[in-house]
Amino acid sequence: MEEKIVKSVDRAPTISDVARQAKVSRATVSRAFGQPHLLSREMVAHVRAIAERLGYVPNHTARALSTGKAGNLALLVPDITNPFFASLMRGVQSKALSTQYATFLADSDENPDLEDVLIAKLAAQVDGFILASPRLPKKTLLQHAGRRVCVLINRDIPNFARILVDGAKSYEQAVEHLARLGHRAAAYVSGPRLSWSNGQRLRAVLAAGMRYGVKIIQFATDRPTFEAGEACAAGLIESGTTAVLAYDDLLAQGVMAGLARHGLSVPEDFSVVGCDGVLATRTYPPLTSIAIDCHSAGEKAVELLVDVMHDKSSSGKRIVLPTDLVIRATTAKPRPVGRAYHPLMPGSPKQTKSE
Amino acid sequence: MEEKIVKSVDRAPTISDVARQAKVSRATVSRAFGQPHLLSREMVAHVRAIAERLGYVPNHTARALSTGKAGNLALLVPDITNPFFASLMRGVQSKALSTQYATFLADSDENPDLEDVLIAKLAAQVDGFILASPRLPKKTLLQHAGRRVCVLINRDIPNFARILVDGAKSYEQAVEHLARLGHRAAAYVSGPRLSWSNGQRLRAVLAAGMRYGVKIIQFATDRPTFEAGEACAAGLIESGTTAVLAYDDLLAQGVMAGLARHGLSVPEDFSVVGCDGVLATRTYPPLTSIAIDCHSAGEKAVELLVDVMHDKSSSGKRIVLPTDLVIRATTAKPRPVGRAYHPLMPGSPKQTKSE
DNA sequence: CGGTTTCATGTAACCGGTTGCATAAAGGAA
DNA sequence: TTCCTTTATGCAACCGGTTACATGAAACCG
Repeated sequence: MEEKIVKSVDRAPTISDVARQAKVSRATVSRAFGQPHLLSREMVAHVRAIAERLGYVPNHTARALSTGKAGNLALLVPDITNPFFASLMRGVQSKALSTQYATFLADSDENPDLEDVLIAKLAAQVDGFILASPRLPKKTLLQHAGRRVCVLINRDIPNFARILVDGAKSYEQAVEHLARLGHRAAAYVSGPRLSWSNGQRLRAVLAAGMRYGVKIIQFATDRPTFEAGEACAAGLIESGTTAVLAYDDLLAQGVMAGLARHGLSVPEDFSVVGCDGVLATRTYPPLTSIAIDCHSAGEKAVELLVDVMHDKSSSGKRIVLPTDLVIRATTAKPRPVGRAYHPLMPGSPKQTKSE
Repeated sequence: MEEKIVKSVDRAPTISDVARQAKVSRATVSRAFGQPHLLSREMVAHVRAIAERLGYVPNHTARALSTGKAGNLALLVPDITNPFFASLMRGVQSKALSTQYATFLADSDENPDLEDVLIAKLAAQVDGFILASPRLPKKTLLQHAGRRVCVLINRDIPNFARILVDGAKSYEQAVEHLARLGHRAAAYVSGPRLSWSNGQRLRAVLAAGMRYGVKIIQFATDRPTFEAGEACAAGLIESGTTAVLAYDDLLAQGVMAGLARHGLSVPEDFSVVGCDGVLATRTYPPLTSIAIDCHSAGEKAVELLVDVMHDKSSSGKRIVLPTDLVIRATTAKPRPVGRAYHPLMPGSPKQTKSE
């Protein structure tokens, strides 16, 4: 005579539905999921069985409101189409998933204002932010950090929890590597002006150039994209350099294509070094590149974030990840002097070099 | 004598704080933001002024609980490192932002089980899903669709709202293009077995092959990655074909690198056609590819989703997006018969360059 | 001028969970 | 046996909003 499983078809079952069916209070149902140790073994089993039968799943939103914990985190990247950030995202998601967090992803398109808006919009729904290469001024970041826990990736601000990929040594090794091969002048194709990594890498290259007797010429780019790298080619050819160190793989790939378009081949006419390792095996020839374990960087960022949220004391923690110069096929001896092959005459038209 | 702005420093101000300061009810504050037309002009201004002064921002979570609308949507992709999906994500985000939605991103890593788990986890927090190339069986999708609105991208299931990128015509054109150049045998390097697009593209290629007298050989791949494309090279060389149509740009890029590694050049020795257009200008030579407007596909998906959520009647809507064969530099006449250049003897040992 | 609308605002229930406190039952010590 | 813990569960308030309904005042109308 008892009305068995009255599974309403239209509405998702709530904690009250389960409580009613199980003939217990809502609190008990709640505990069966959240604090099972407070209940007897049989009760937990009983409630869970009924819940399962009804297809009950605790309402995330309600729980968030009641506990004040959103159970979400947000990852902000400047450009999701850059494979570096795509890989990072995967690391973040996999760790977030195993830590019971869901992940918002926001792409700021390298735009600080958009970055600001996105953080504000998301703030109410997340317990913390992972800001990858944020372009916002320190002051603004501090404001946001006041409301929500923030972990930075590749931005070094005191008192912030942060993950830094330290490419300095590898860039120095790369310069040394080029010097040993006989290169005497190399170009650094730089990344975003506001990027901390770019500053670090540039400094390392300049210092190493000094030490190993390699003249360094800097090429500025608008954004670290394939196209920007490609656009550098003509200038590189005229620059008198024989090697290129790029801010990242995407730029390096662009540079290679640009050089090819001008009839130069790598590594015979130019040596090229990238960074991230994320495209290195996807070029022909395979790119000598400074490898970064992006996946692990993402995971570490989540770990750090969880850490800080759990125990404020570890905010301010600074985790440095190593990089690794992997020599592949885009670096070699420069052409013997005097036999250089330059399809583009230095000073040829287009370069309004009104001396 | 009145206690002015008592701004508590520790806690974010709530609707009650504003109500107290403004000496009105909480309902009025709520309306001042949600239904201002129900209040007098002055009241709206008054409440908003106080709110602003206090730094009040409506709590997204609370609103979500109370209204039953999460104000979020989720995008599920099988592989965020594939630039096609990265671009799609950007389209989704930009439209979502202008429609007041925040976006969860989840990467299923081509794994149906993970896809299922992710949907379940996110279901409570979103009003709808955009499932890009879902690999889940129809039955499972129907279950999810019963709980949450789902818009599919590149999966054609009746009664689902869906966006389909119809590449069939372009693939046929591509085959015709190759036939006109003189190719008599071409390979189709396929995408994921469970992918709707792959089925569609394969059928189109086969049909066109028949029509234009081009023999089609199919190459299966595990996943549409650069590496998978690269791995096809040896087989392609032995296959007796002179052209390749790939499922997407990533595979095409891999194929090109693989061919290069075997000493063949594109388009002299092999013609290559990709799809998506997302890497086409990033290869050397630039890839002949079937262009898809990924950004707009993402935007359209959000529009459709909002549409369906607003008015169930438009569920079942089927939006087809066109593609466009863009001929660049990887397709050309095949080498005259008899003068074919095959560095790899068919069936020769793997390059054991001993002695 | 009384009655009916219309408009602006307040009251209180509700969304679906969590949790501090109360209570009852069971176990243990004296 | 009695009293004190300990354990298992219920009660009810609370998280921060939204909204159906009630109320009172002003405007309109014949």
